[in-house]
Amino acid sequence: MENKKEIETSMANKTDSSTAFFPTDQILPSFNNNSIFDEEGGDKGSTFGGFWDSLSAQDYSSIFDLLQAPPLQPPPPPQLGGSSSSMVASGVAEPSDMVATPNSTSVSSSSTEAANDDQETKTVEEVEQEQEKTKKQLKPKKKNQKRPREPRFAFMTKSEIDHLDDGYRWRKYGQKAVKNSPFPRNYYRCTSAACGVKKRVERSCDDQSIVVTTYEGTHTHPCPITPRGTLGILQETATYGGIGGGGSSLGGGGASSSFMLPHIHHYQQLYQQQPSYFHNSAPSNSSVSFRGVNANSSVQERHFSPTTLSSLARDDGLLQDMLPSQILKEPKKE
DNA sequence: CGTTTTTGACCTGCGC
DNA sequence: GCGCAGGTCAAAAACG
Repeated sequence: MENKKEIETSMANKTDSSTAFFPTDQILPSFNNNSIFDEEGGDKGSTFGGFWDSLSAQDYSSIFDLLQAPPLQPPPPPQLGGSSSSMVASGVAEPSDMVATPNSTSVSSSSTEAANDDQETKTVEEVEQEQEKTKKQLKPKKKNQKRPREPRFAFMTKSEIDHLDDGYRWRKYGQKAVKNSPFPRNYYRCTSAACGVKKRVERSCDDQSIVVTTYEGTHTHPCPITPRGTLGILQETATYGGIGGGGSSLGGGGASSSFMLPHIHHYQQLYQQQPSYFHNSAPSNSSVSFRGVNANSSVQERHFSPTTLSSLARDDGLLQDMLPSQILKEPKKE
């Protein structure tokens, strides 16, 4: 057991990391057929079997649903700190892409009822509210275990650091050993009183350099902290969240064991506002890609090449915040 | 002293 | 119905 701590400690000292966003859920029906998230085959032995298993239970919608989320209820906005060196996103996480490719980054948006159908959402909410009432009546002490499914958003991060600093303050409330992984799964909850956002962090047993972070729910408050040396990012966050102020100091808490994830909503904004930025050039070495379904159920897939990202960053400046400098300077080849 | 982390126990859902 | 695994709670410890 001490090995884990040793690993984590040693990892915390490393700086090489890349963030991979990947679909926590099966975004497209067609993906069910051959995506890594296909748990229907019963192959629970996959690297993220349990992880995807839990996620696959969600209603699958695309990242674009999250893109349309209200300003004050954005998807969890990961922020890129300083230490990551490479990043690739592949919207549709395929095992080979995510795990085998060192620099793969996948974004996985799994918005659930809340982001899907309004009618269904209402129904579900009503039912769940009643369920909650019932449970409260039956078990006033142990709360409602079966909570309404919150929108989930998962990130695969190739990082040596477990706890990724996304700008929000999290309090760890649990840790569990993962069945098929030597690495435990950590459970975090947003420290904001009225915010019920949760976050799970686990490390891939297949590739211990990959950290899977799953956000559940949406923050109901602006980013409360000022990430270390990331004022610019914070401003972006504030812009997205509809707030203008910075925030109180994060203090040094956790500075040694966390780094900033890239702003996922930067991708979202880019995709929404600057679709032309996204080219279909998807180099094998390092790329960022999204895949999802828009309102018309048409497949949306975009790949980001380092070159594209670099130029984008120069043009827009957004990616400078969320992309590691190394990526912008030179595409990492491995 | 307030906040966060740790950790064992407990609860629930699901598969067999 | 039983057992397993995931998820959460909450008291104690650690930390700043």
